[in-house]
Amino acid sequence: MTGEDVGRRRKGRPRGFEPTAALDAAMRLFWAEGFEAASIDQLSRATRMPRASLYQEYGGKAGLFLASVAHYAETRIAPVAAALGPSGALGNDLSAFFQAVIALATGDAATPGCLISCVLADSAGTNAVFRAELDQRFAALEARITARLVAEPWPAAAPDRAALAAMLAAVARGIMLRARSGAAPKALAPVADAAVASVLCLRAA
Amino acid sequence: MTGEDVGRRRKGRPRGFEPTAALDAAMRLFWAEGFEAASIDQLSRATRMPRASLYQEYGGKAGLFLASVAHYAETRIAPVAAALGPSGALGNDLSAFFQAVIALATGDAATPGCLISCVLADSAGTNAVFRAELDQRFAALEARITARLVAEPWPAAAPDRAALAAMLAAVARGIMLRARSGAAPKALAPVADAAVASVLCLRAA
DNA sequence: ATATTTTCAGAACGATTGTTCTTTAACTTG
DNA sequence: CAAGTTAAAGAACAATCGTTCTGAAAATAT
Repeated sequence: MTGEDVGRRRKGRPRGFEPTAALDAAMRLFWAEGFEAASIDQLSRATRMPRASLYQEYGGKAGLFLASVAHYAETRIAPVAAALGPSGALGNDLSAFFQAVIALATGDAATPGCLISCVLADSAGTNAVFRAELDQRFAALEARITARLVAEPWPAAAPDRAALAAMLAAVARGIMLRARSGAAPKALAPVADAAVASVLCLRAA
Repeated sequence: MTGEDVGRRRKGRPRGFEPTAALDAAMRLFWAEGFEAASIDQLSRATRMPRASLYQEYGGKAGLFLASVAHYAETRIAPVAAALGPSGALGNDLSAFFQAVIALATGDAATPGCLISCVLADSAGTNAVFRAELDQRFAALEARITARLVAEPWPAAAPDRAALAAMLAAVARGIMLRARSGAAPKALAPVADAAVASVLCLRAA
């Protein structure tokens, strides 16, 4: 009942590409170019996957894109969300979170902004599957922020925790968008600081 | 020195399309589909412009897209920015602004979100012209919000006015993105309310 | 060894892409 | 009316799109 003999080699010809590296390369290409602009030819070249294998593994361009988004969420977004803690004071945790957001969105000049907020959002306009995926990814981050906020004491007059979390998520996405336009980390840090300050003000009120 | 005889008919065969209506149709198609996914065929059909006229007037797809973005800024974003006033208390003006943002992003189910934040942002990944356009449009809104904020008294400890404006712009864009994922106006209103409340808290501190 | 299985490399597919060109239609001007 | 001018309609363009298919290559199993 082990399912697969992971240590044992498969029977046929071994694949000439490394699956995780291939997915990361596809992710970066989609991130840079957008879903429509990234062609199968480019993807096949960047991932070093033969086209046949690409269709075998992911069923097509849309499947590879969704897999890239999942890979992005696991390897890029999860660490950012992890910065929320709780591992210290609320202000510190939120600052660390936004710092990670800015680093993600500006870290590589070839991939400015966010794959989800800047690329998936575009294709979500008419594609129902992509729209559902976008909705789920957005909701997941908001839930994570909410979880951090409810671990905190709030005055009775403060806005709903979920609303505050959604606002913070909106700021994070606005920062990602601003990075897509070429904004530097130093220009984005004050935006994050203002958001943190305003939330701390509400908690102290 | 009048430039053009506006009342007088042009010399050759009259155009069979209405330029402003055509631009609005192109804008809506780009808004719904994205830049890459909207084809010249679709655009020509939606605008009722013959392809030859489309190339004559706008030089190509990119030119039509940039013209659509300008038309969008004038007809859709300008009224939203106008809601900022100043025409009343800060909280009222900001609420009116966000209400207009939500209405714009959710008003037509065929065009969820924002042409600039959800569509132009995608193509800005690799196209330098589009990226510069995005940067300029973002900066313009932030300047407009800053202008509203500086007309207000603030405590000395409050964040920089420009930073606050950029944060509010980020929230607005985050709301647009959330609308792209299918969020209803009722789900977005609390996000706006939280942003307004947090800024008012800072001013009262 | 042969058989079997899996992948690779690339040709091939029809469809569609953005763009240009050609011909015809519909006007104003002289 | 004829001449001149502008736009419409759509054919034509090479290029590229996403996808499928074919035959050879490289491994294990018997």
